[in-house]
Amino acid sequence: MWGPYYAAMSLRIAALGLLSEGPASGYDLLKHFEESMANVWPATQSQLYSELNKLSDGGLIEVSAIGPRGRKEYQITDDGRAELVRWVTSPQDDPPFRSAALLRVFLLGLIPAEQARTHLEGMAAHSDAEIARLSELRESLTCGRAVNPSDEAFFGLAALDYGLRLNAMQAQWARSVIDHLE
Amino acid sequence: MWGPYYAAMSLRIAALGLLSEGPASGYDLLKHFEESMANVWPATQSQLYSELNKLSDGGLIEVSAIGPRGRKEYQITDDGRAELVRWVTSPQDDPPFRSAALLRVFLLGLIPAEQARTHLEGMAAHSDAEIARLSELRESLTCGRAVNPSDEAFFGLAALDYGLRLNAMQAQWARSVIDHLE
DNA sequence: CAGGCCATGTAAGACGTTACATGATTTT
DNA sequence: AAAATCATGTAACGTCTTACATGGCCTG
Repeated sequence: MWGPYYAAMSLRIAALGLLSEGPASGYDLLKHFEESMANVWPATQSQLYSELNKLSDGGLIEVSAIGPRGRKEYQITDDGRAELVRWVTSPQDDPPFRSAALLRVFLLGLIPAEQARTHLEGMAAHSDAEIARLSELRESLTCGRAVNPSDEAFFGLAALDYGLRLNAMQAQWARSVIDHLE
Repeated sequence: MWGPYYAAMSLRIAALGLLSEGPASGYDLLKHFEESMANVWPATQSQLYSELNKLSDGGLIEVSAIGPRGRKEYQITDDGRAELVRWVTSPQDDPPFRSAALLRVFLLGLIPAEQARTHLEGMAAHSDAEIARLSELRESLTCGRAVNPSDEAFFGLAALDYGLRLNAMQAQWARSVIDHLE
């Protein structure tokens, strides 16, 4: 259906995933994006709108209502849900891991040691700030409640916890590299 | 020089970074890539060759020798080194963090709980395998030696250690999500 | 002289970023 | 009536993947 290219199609999937929770317009999705999936798969306004048109052309979503100001409300189709499940169960064709931050670490020998040290301190500080931001987000999402696996937000929070652990790891790592620098 | 677009340019940088260690051909770089930067910024043969031509056109590298079979050996220029340093000290315009694996976690509620559990076990197992692979790579790079900050390989090994910690974190995280699943 | 490795390249198309463009509706 | 917000779209361009193409050199 999508041709032989690009099994990944992650923004397509992110949009389908949000629509699987209920109908919404492109504008709605943009806002929902920011407080959820943008942390793991950011997208621009431009890209989202054109993706919605492609999804609609492909029959994975359809316009369910037209509102004021040309607002188009989309809903996911059965084909769309099938595609979502197919993607979720196909981790083997994810795009490869890439990290500009780690590439930079590789090249840190090119600048004076003191500057490299400052950069690593910046990485640690950035991670600390991310931990604060994500903790706040977590708090605002759970409101202190405990969350069960049956809860709709369960896996979103699991992803959030991944982010917390990732940043904790990164801060520790950066500080350990700094220690070895002396 | 590169126009207003795409401050990131990471493959360009990876190639420049390898060439900063000494002259090499595209073919050489491809092989060196696999055992070093491909872990943090993979690239295909096709992309690397065209990037070398662009770098050459831009004056950041130059052909230093022509060998048999049309082999072109490149070396980095002063402009190239300046660009490398500029990029290394500009972390602010890195491309944003993206993870298809985490996007999938977000959507794990779409499949039966037992299947989700199996997927998380697969993630943990994958991390264990990565740890084994990276440990082996580390061993083959250090040959048991201790590494000083003055060593050329120091930051490459720091990046490798990041990978080890990342996968350890991921395995722990996956198993903790599994625990909460019951 | 055949097979394997060395060595580079082109082309099509999907994905992502940036900038710009356009107009309707609601709020103050 | 002006300003803010809602709402969608186009165009140019850089990046990445996939597939295909081409030929020289070396070894058995």
